Amino acid sequence: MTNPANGLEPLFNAPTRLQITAFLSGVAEAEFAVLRDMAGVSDSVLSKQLSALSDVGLVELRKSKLDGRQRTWAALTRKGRKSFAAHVAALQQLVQMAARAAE
Amino acid sequence: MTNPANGLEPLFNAPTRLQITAFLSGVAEAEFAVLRDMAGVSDSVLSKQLSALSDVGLVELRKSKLDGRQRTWAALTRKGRKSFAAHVAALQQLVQMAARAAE
DNA sequence: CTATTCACTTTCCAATATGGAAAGTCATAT
DNA sequence: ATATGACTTTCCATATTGGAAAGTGAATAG
Repeated sequence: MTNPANGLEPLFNAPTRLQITAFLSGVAEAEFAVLRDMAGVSDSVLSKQLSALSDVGLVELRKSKLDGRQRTWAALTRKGRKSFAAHVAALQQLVQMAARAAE
Repeated sequence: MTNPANGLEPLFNAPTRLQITAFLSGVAEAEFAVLRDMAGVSDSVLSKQLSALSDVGLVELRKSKLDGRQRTWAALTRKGRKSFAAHVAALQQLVQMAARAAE
């Protein structure tokens, strides 16, 4: 009921969120500004995408102070890591199914 | 000018077209009905997606007769195979970048 | 030889999605 | 008291995706 039977997580199809997630999967957590710059989007867009991921429990947002100013840090939750791994596996299956048939 | 700098082919982001393309990458060509059923979409949707891929030269459509009735066959062009390979490579890069950073 | 049927194509319409700009929030810093 | 910084929300405009329905052209059926 969650995924479209092919194992792909809908939220990970959009390139921006895929990039964000892939990046997060490689680190413990990342700063808002770092994510925004690596994804090449505006503040508002990143904010909305992170909220979307957070709303479904794939990402956890933590607010903390750095240099007296409030900063936001994002991290994949355990669920987020699992979901991303499943997504990647599904992608690989698609590709490998193809590669196998091509022999 | 073609791709969004990350190597991903925009047309391959949508799951439906990714599935169609992955499938086609594994075979010489496929029948319209086979693709429609494997992708789980309606005639109109498959027709439009194939046209979209064909419009930019990623897929070639061939009309031929089988049992007296006209059938449509789809095949990836050389450009389509290259583009798909690049897309897959870009996906793997995203994931591997992540995996490497996670060590 | 007109009527159907088959195999798509196109057109018509929602429903979403995506993105930036602008305005809004809420702590500091001045 | 005002201005900043760091996001958040709201407002829009555009684009995508998908199905239903109507349309097309070739090939039977009657």
